[in-house]
Amino acid sequence: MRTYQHVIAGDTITVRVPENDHDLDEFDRWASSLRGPVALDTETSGLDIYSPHFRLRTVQFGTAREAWVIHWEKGGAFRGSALRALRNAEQLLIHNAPFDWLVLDHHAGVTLESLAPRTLDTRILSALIDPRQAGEGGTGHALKPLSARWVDPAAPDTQEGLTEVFRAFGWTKATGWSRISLNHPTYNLYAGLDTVLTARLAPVLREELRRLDVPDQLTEYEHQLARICAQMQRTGILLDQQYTRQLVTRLGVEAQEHADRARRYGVESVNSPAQIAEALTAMGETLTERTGNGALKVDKPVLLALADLDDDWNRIGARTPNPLADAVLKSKRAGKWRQTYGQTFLETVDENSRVHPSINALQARTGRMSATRPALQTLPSSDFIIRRALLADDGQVMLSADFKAVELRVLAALADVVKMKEAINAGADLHGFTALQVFGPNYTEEQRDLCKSIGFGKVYGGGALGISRMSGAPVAAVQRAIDAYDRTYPEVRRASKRWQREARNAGFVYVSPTGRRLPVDRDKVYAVTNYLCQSTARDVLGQALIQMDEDGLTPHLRLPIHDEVLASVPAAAAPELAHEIERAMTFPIWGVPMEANAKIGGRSWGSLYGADH
DNA sequence: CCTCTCACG
DNA sequence: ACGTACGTGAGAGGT
Repeated sequence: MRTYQHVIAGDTITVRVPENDHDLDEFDRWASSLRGPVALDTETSGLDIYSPHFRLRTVQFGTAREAWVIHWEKGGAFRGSALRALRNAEQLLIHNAPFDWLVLDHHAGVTLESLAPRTLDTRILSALIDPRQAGEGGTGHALKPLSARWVDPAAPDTQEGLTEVFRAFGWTKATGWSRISLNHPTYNLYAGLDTVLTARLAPVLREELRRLDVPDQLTEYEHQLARICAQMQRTGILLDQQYTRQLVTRLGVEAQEHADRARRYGVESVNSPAQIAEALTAMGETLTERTGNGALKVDKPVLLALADLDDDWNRIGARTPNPLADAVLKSKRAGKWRQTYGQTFLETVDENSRVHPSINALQARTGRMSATRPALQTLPSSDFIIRRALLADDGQVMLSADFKAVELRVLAALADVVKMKEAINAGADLHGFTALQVFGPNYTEEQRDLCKSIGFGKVYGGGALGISRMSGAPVAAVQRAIDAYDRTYPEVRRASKRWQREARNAGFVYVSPTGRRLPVDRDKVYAVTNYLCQSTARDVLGQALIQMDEDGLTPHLRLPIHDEVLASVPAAAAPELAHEIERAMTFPIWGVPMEANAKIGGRSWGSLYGADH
C-alpha cells in the first residue's frame, strides 16, 4: 500500500493507494464499514468519453479525512473492489456528476440509472448558490475555487498541479492525462484529494442552501434534469459520416476559392479584421462603425452592406458590390461551417456513428442549458446543409417540438399583463394582436414584425435604440410604437421597475418563482426582467422534460434547445408521439397556458429546415 | 490570454 | 432622472 498525506483545513488527510490483493482487502473492509455518504471521482485519459481511445484509469472514494485511489486500469481484483464499493455505497457525492456517471456507465458497466438516484452533485449545489460562471463575478463551479472559498483557502489546485507535472515531462494538458504513470505520487495524491474536497464541500454547500432558503425541491428537480440530460448525452445522435466528409471537403474548397479572391486585394487571412479594414480603406471604402476597443468594425452587417447584400444574402441593388467584402463573407462562412460544425462532428463521432454532445443541464446564470463538442444548439438554421448531417435512428424520423413564444408568455404570467393574457387565452396571434392595439385594424406586416421586435426588446430589457438596431426600423418610429405598446401593456413597465427595485433591496439578487437565485450586476439592473423571463422559461422546459421522462419518452429525446426539444421517433408512431410530446409541453404558468408545436421531419434534422427557412 | 467575429435561442 | 437588448460555445488572429 502506498500512502500519501496532505493537510486540509488543519486536518491531516491520508490518501491510500492499494497495490495488491491484501491492500484491496483493506479497502473492501473500509468501503463496507462506511456509514453515510462517500465522495466519488474518476481519473480518465481525457474528456471524450465515447472516443475509441478513451480509458478509465482510476476510481477514487473519499470522506472528509481519508481517500482511496483504486487503479481500475490494472484490471482484475482492482476492478472487482471498485465495483463492489460502487454497488454498496448508499449515497454518492460527486462534483459534476454527469461526467463520472457516463464514464462508469460506458467503461465500467455501472449504469447511470443505478448511480443517479444515489448522487448528490456538488456542482449543482454550487450553481444554485451562485449561478455565475468564473469571470462573471462569482466563484464559478470548478472544484479548486469552490474548495478555496468553502473548505480551505490553501486547498491545492490539483488540476493546475498536474498540468505542471505534465509540462515537466514535456507533455501537454491534452496528452498528460493519458500518459502519466499510474504510480506517479502527485497523480495519486491529487486524485484522492479531489474526493476529500468534494466530501467536505457537500455539507457546507447544503448548509448554505438552507441558509439562503433555496427549496430542497429545486435541488431535487435539478438532479432529475441532470440525469435526463445525461441519458440524452449517452444516447447521442446518429451522424451521416459519408455526407459529412463530402460536406467538409466541399466547404473547404469553397472557403479556399473565396480566400484566393480576397488575397487579390491584399488580405492574407480572411479572419483578420485588421487586414480587412486596411484593404477596404485602401479600396476607397469608408468604415464608420467601431468596436468597443476603438478598432474599425468589419463584422457581418458591415460587410453585407458593402457587398450590397441583405440578411438573406440577396442583392439589394443599392450600390456596386465590393468584391472583397463579398469574398470575405463567403470564405469566412464556409470556413466556420467546415471547422466548427463538420470537422467537430467527425472528430467526436463514436464507433457506432453517433455524436454525444456534453449537455450541461444547469449552465447559464439563468439556469439555461448548453451543449458542447459539438455545440449542437448553435447549428446554422438559415440553411439545412449542416443539420442534414444528423439523422434519426434507423427506421425513425426527426421530430422537433418548440414552445410558442415561451418567454413572452412567461412575461405575461409573471407581470400579470391583462390584455396579453386575454390574447393568449383567446388563441390569438400575439404579435398580430399587439399590432392591432398599437397601429389599429389596418396594420401592415412590417408593423406586426416591429411589434414582434418590441416584444423581444421588452423581454431583453432593451430600449428604442436597441430595438431599432435589431429591427432596422427608424428610432423615432420605434419610440412611437414603444409608447403605444406601454399604453397597451402598462403592467410590463411597472413589473420591470418593481423587479429592479426588489433586486436592489435584496443585495442585487432576484429570486425566481422556482427559488432560483439570479445575481444582478449593479450597473445592469435592467437585465433582471430578462433573467427572470429566461430562467422561468428554462424551468418551463425543465418541467416539460420531466413530464416526458415520466411518460417514458426519454429514449426518444436527443437534445434540448432552450424552447425546443429534438427527438428521434419511429416513423409509424410519429404522429402519436408528436401529440404526446406536445401534451407534455402544455401546462399553465400562473394561469397562462404554455403551448408547443411539434413538427415531424424526415430522416435528417436538415429536413426540418428549408433553404428558404 | 484577450479581442473580434459568428453560430444559436 | 435617464438609458441600457439577454444568454451561450467556438475558432482565429495577435500580443
